[in-house]
Amino acid sequence: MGRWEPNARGRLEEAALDLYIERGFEQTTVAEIAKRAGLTERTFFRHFADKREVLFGGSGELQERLVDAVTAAPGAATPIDTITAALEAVGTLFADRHEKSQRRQSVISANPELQERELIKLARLSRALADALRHRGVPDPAASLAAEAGITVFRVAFERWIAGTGRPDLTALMRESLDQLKAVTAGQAPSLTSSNPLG
Amino acid sequence: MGRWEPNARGRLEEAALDLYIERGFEQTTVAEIAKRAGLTERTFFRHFADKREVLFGGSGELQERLVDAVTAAPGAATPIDTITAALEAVGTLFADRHEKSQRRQSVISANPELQERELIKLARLSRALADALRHRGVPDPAASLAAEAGITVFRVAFERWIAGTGRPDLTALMRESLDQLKAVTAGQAPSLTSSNPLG
DNA sequence: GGCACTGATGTCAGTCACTGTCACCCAGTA
DNA sequence: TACTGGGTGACAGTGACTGACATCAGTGCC
Repeated sequence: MGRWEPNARGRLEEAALDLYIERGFEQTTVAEIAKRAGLTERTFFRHFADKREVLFGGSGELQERLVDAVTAAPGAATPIDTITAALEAVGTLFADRHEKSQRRQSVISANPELQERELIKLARLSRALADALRHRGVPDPAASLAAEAGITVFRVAFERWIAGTGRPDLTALMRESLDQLKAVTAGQAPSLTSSNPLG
Repeated sequence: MGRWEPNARGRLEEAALDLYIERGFEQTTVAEIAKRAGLTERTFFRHFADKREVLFGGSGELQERLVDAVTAAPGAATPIDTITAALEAVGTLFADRHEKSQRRQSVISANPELQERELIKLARLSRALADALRHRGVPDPAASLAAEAGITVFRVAFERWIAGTGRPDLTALMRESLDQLKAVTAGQAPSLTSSNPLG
């Protein structure tokens, strides 16, 4: 046994999410989070750069998986095929976290400050993807645009996955969104033929 | 004549940009900005919601122009054509502000907090564009994806416009980026045939 | 066993972004 | 003249975040 209770970081993450849901993000102080986790405010800031970051600890893993998949794609694959492979690779990452993702997203949706943090995380994902594509020899601006397209598809599909009940299939939603994006940029008039929960 | 020097808001914007460039964003206090503008800290926060917002006063005008252009597009235009028309409509908005845009962007590029704010402004632009498309009868997710595509094109082109010297043509850069995005999503292998300042 | 050394945590004082409240003063208007 | 409204100043907070130093169990080394 260590000198302190183990997993201080995890306890802080859990306490923060619970309190953000109970009272709202702005109405929760860092001192309260630390107290619920059995720690001090100072220790919170040793584990997380700021009050928002405690909700975004998982973004590193997502980025790693995406970049690895881009690197592992066949050399002959086009940029959009490479991005597609990367999306497939992370489709299962959230499979058993649907409820927690919904809780977390409900907090983010209620707070512009948290949305800002989420957006910059996605932007960093996009940059990492673009870097990986450039490393494969894809020139700019094709690399940036393909990466942006991939993140857009991920985000649109993720929103629909969160909005769904039961256990929706994130991978299938990403495939649908990608097809829709291809259709839109090809200049097609929009259709309602694909499944669309909002009608 | 009024009771005070006129244009308090504009003086605060100018003082803030100057100080952010001179000392950096984090090293500048709101009290310093207010003092340089001949006002008090409290008055700064009556004009701007926070220390970052003072750099983003112009985003409202941009959004208005984009949405108006979408609304004014011919009824038969496809979503991507509508977005193209909107981008054309704002191409001239920055024509005579190249140097100031560069100064402002240099500050934003140096500060993640400011990048967060910029990203959420762009996200709001995207949402407004999507709303305008839906108002024209474009269903989801085509409306969201077309709007995202448009904002991506704007951002990529704007970055290149900022990086350029002399008086680069923002409209031309947007046309190029749009063509590249179409090519990428159509699955084409990337080419180097279009002008590309980064080689 | 003793001892230095490490690393996660606690304690405390401090800065600064941001807010609520009230007073002030000039403008327009009846 | 009286009255009202809006932009401002003054001032006292709250809370996020930081720097510096103390504490003390574990670890390895003699």
